[in-house]
Amino acid sequence: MAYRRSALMEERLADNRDRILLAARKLVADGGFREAQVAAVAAAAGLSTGTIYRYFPSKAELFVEVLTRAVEQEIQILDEIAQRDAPASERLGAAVASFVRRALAGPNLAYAFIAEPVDPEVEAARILCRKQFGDVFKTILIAGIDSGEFPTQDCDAAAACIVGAYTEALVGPIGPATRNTRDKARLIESIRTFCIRAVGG
Amino acid sequence: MAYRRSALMEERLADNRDRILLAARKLVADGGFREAQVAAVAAAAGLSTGTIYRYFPSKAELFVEVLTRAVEQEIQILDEIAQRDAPASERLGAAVASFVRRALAGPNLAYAFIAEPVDPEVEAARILCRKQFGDVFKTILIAGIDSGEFPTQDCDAAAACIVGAYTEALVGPIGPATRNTRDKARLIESIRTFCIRAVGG
DNA sequence: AAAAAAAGTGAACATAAATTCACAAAATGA
DNA sequence: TCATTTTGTGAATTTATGTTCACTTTTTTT
Repeated sequence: MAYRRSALMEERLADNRDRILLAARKLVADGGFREAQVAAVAAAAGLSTGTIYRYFPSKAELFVEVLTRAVEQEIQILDEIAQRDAPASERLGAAVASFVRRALAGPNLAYAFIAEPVDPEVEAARILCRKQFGDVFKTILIAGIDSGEFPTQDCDAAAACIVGAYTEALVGPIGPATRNTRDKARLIESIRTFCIRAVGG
Repeated sequence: MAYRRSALMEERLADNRDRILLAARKLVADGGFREAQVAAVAAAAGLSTGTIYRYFPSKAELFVEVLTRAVEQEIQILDEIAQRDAPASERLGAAVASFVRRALAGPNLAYAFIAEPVDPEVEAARILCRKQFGDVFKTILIAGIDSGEFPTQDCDAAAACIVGAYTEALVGPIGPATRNTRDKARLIESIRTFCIRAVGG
């Protein structure tokens, strides 16, 4: 008779898969991609290295999924902000501030995912992700130009600039030196102002 | 009697060192750090791999020098622009445009230097370089605020944002798809406008 | 020209990390 | 419980490169 997975088994497998993704994510958040070797992920997930390959065909595919999962979440939040019923400049500022706030909140992987380098497969995925972020801002920009709130401009370039601006401004602060709450708030405000002004809002 | 290098020999050694640096730079420009292995550098320089280690203690140190050399050149150009006798917003725009123009002319090198991943030693050097770029813009910003041309703002954050903005806006265009001259000119203009507006100029 | 020192060589070595695989353990169905 | 299938294991394998070193060639000095 054929082997049939029980519901319980099915669940445990899904659980393992999830644990692997979560462990990988945590490793990246803590030490960047550099320290997230397959063996380390396995150990963190409480599994053996071989087992990882029962769930993912390669390290690259595992990390592509780690990346896209995290970014999906982030994009969802930003999309919600972008669709609010408010002036474009307000939505733009809120979206930027929202991202930056989370990035500054502890050892978030936002930066590692957006800026840290990896092997070509993951790199390709990352470029797509950055584009996704850009698209959120592009949407807001187009709306703002339509409503006359912003001057006409190259929305693709401006969107990329916005993503780059807040990303780079986070590089320093995200590093070793942890800032206090007031400093963080000030930084968020500075970046927000920069981005809104930049598009003529 | 002790061995003394002749002037000719001295020159040849210096020449070799230079050839190694140039070969390494070219390899990075063509295929990124990924394809710039020590053996490849040696071959491109017309030397053996072992010889590389007579001139540089490690691959990392070689590439740190490749990086800093290229950046020094770039910084010099930007510094000259920053010190011109002109309105701050004009200097800011000129500096940004100057960088972007060159990056678009030699795409891969720019990408490799700006965005491509490397080992920690080189990464550390790159972060310092980005800071150097930021400092150029910070200088301009401070001058602009002093003269009342720009509103008061967080110059560190704004400088980082500027560097990030034009960098990110270059990542896409720098990729496989090469743009025509008109597109490039338009992109440069878009980025320039973005950055000037961003600081309230 | 011979001896001594330095520079050049590239195959061999070291290392690190991804991937595989023969086997063990666990789950399923009869 | 036994046979079958799936899942888990981790040591061994593979691969890719940085680095070394015993040896050769070149340069310098006497």
